[in-house]
Amino acid sequence: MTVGIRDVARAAGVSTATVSRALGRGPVSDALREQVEAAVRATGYRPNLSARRLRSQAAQTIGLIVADIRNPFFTAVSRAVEDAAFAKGMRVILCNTDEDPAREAMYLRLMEEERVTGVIFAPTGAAADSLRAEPPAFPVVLIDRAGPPGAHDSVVLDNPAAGAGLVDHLVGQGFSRIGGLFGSTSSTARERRAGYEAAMARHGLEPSSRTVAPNAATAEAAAARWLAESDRPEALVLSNGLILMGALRAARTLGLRVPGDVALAGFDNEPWTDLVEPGLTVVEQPVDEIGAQAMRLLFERIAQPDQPVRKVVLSGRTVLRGSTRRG
Amino acid sequence: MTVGIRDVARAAGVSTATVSRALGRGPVSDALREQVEAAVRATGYRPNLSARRLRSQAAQTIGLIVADIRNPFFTAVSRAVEDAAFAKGMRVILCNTDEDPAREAMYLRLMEEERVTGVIFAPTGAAADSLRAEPPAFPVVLIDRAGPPGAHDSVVLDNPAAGAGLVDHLVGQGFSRIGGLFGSTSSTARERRAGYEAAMARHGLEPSSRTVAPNAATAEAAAARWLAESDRPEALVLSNGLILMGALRAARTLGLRVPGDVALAGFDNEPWTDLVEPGLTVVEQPVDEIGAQAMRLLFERIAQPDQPVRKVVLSGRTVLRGSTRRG
DNA sequence: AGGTTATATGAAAACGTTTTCAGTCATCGC
DNA sequence: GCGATGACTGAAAACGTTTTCATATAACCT
Repeated sequence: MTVGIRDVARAAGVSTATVSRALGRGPVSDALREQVEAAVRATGYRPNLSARRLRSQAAQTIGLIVADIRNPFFTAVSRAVEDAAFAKGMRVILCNTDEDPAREAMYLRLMEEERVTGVIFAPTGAAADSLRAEPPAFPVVLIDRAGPPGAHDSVVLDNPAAGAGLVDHLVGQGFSRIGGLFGSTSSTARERRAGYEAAMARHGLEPSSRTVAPNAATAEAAAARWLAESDRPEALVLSNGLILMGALRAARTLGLRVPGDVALAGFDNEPWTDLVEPGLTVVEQPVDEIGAQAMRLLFERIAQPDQPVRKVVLSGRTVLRGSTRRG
Repeated sequence: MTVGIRDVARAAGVSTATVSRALGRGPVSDALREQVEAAVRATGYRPNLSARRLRSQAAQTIGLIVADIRNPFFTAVSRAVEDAAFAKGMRVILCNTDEDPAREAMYLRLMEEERVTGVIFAPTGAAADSLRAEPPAFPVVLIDRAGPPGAHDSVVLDNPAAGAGLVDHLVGQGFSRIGGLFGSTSSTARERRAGYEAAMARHGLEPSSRTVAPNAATAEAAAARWLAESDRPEALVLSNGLILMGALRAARTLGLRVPGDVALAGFDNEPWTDLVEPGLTVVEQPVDEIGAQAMRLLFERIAQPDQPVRKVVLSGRTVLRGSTRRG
């Protein structure tokens, strides 16, 4: 029914081995190569990638495991990863974990069954630990969240510095009662919080931080509760784009002016953050470079499996806008 | 090196056939099934999906081909598709075409080589035509853009009605010089434009529409040019979320008030559209249902390959906000 | 010329499963 | 008590490639 390499070989009057070599890179005379190519066109042959992968033991596939593709940060990184992968002739399997350790474990098992070439992974804290305890059969590059050091290559933002930078900026603007609302599941949020708290201490200020599930809905609820308290903070540091959006929405709902009643500073320079009044101060992450560097680390790890673990730390760029302007 | 089904069979003291049956659904006695499961645990066996796919001739994979995952509409649809696919034990291969016919053709060929179970595809006009001319080996469900009727199952928005609805609303608000800025590559944009023009004609108004490459940057440039003209329109209909964003940005840059100087109405109820002053009037697409319906059509097509072609038309929901309020 | 090396090709093995096919054993109906 | 039926199980074939291995031919070197 379906045309296979034997049919092409018969049509070209050669062996299947020659067809295989002509299609890949193998020593084949120009004459035969042309015969084969003509036969391929004539028969409409399409190689069967499953068979190819099975025999050659090279899946040419990388797994990309993120929390939720709808988070614009992951959307952008995914696009960069996919471009790099397809450019190298590789497929990408994208998986959404919703920050659920059970789903993370399931997808990691799936990646083993696919015999993937490698995996790029933004793990929860739980997954990072178990990944360290029992390293999988394939190379892993962690993105966004590094977890405990030393186990896997990773590319992350300099989160403590970014968190501290936002505090410094706010303090410079004259704010002192600065709260922090951070995601509860990732090491990234923990690091940003650490940077926040260190900077507050450095300025002799009292840190006041809370954690929340990293999605816009619960963040909005938490922020609304906080901002309705009598001693609400003058400014809020928000640990990612979703939480920032939730906080802004809470402020709007409560009728609080930004930055008059409460200043906001967050992460992820999404396209809408400069369209919303008065513009949101954010730390921009180099999303394309995060994806590209992750692919680079992955391929270098594949080429040299025993080289020491590497951690690429990228700096964020603080984009100052109206939401943190004093007065 | 790597543990295969033969190792499991040896450890369990049974044949590979029995292991295969115990792991899948086959007639195996409870005693042997338990032996096999114990052996799987003991050996750490992971089935090789390439081998499984090759032998069983079932890839359990669907292709999802969209213009750009960074377009929030496609992001949301992708997530819905992936959830549905993984729930059915299928993998998803995501491809970004950037509206480039050459890349579309390349990815379609890739899908054939993967022997995918089916494909969900948002094609450009060019691809829709060639798809109709030479139908591929796998079932295809078109989303967002149906192309010429009759060739493939599809699930689309009622674009003419949505485009007309925005015009009706604007006219109801007292606007009459209403321009339209539409994407240049998709049938969707053409349909929305047709709805716009029909509605304008119905109201006895002069339509004035332009087309632009569907991305925020070029849309902003085109809108800025248009809004700088002396006889600029009082209101603008924008054919998708990216173009809407570009238009808003152009208005801001030119110092035009919305809706005072120019009213804006567009598509895609993205989270930021109600955060930006004065809130943007948009047609919300049922993104989750589009993804779910596409998967449903695909599976029903697989089950019954010869059933007549079906087209699911979903209604948009017009969300009225300040950007179209008169006065 | 004669042997050595390089190059191109084909036959067949191999990749790791699922599935066919044939068989074993127990149960059942009469 | 005996053929028929049914439920499990194992041996081996099959899926469609790539890769080894062996061979033939051509090219090269002394």
